[in-house]
Amino acid sequence: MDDRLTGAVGVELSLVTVDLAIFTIRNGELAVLLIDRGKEPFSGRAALPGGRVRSHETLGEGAQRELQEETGVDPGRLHLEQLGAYGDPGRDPRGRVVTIAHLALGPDLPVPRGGTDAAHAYWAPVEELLATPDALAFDHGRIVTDALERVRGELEYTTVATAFCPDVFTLTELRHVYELVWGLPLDPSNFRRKVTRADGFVEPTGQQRPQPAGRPAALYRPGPARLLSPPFLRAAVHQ
Amino acid sequence: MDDRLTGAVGVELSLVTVDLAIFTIRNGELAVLLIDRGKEPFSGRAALPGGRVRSHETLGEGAQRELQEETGVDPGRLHLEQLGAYGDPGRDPRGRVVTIAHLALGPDLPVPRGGTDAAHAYWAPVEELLATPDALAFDHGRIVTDALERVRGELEYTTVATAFCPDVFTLTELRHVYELVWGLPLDPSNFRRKVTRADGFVEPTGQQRPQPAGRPAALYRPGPARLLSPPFLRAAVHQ
DNA sequence: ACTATTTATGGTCGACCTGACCTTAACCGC
DNA sequence: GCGGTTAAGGTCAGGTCGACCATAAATAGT
Repeated sequence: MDDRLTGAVGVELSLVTVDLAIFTIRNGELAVLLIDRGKEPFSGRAALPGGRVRSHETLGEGAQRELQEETGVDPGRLHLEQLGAYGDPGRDPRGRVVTIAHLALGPDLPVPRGGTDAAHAYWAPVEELLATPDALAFDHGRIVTDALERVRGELEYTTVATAFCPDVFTLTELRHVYELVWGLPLDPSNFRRKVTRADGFVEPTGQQRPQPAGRPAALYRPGPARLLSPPFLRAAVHQ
Repeated sequence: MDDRLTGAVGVELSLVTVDLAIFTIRNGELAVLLIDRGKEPFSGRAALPGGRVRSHETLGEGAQRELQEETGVDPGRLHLEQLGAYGDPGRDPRGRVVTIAHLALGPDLPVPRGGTDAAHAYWAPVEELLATPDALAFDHGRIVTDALERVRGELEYTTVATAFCPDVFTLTELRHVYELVWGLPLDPSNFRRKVTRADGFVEPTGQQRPQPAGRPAALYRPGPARLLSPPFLRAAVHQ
């Protein structure tokens, strides 16, 4: 960092925004929150929710505010982290706009209310989106791709999978998170063994949940650990 | 992303910079490149090299240009990746400045030449820096901390450790990279077994290097793999 | 030339973890 | 009670890991 700001107004200044890739699991699918843009550029195209960072707030606070505005959900219950900055010169036809993309994970969230500036917000299945990466405005297709790759990796080394689950959950529900995000089946028995062995991943509540059919499942809540030791490796250890 | 840029000039616009945490290994220590600031704010304090992103270049290109300007080294030989955005409102007393921090790794680099705007550039041992986190200007202490944590994690799951080594290197040199970055000793024999087992991590050149004393060491070059499978876990697997 | 020293490289062994698979437990509807 | 269904626990061979020991190949000293 160097150089002085004074006297450079109008030159090499950028609009800084935050964009949100909000993932949840709905109807057995991984879904991301999109809005239909009502203004140019990319009017009518789908895009990630987001907006300007205000002058008094940090980047994380801006992301949290947008998250609240778009989903109406208490941000304290969602996992939110910075994904990275996207600032290619041509990404916005109006001029230099640098966006700080964030990644949010939450349990099956309500259908978003009509937010302040988001005319039509809805959940879109991620799988379809990946097949048509240019369906989104700006470089939001790449942001979604990067966000998904980040989540897939974090499931291996962290305990964020519980962010997709409600307050209490069964180990089968937690396994479904892994299976959906990774897109591959896991052995229920081995999964259970690793989850319960890993220190601080989940804690038993002592309660059970009756099933539509079959033995009732024990309920768990998230444990204090944030890092997973030992990690869950998804595949290809033995090439 | 929404809202229009036009008409908002002067309001909620930010200066966007790139800052670089450039790590190398010198004299058996992990070192980071610092400059002594000659201007306000933080005049006389040490800071990370960096500068404005120009209007025509991407964030990565800006980081690469600054890297070239500060070190004078061919950027193609260095590992460069984005670390994250830092934009707290108070991080720069002149006003809103959002910096996109980047992380660069390289083999024992030359003492930097007197760059364009970097009066005094020098290598500082990271260990001392971590003890005095407020020694650096802006929030650069936190950036260095985050960058080191990123490197420590990446050594587990990627092959970037070879970025600290010259074109050809011995396995002992590669092990020293891990030991220095992680700050703990590794068993030479077990390390060798894991490195040579991991597919595409290193390739033997068939040549040897004489030692000051002892058996000469075989020389290797970086392999094509970027991800490490299976990963190197540094500790605490068995709690 | 021989020996001690130093460093690189390779081997061994028990403990642990993993994946594949099987068995038992607990609930439902009929 | 019986079969169906899902949860939960057990078994076992093979792989991996860390700790440790053994060998190889060079140098320096006597």
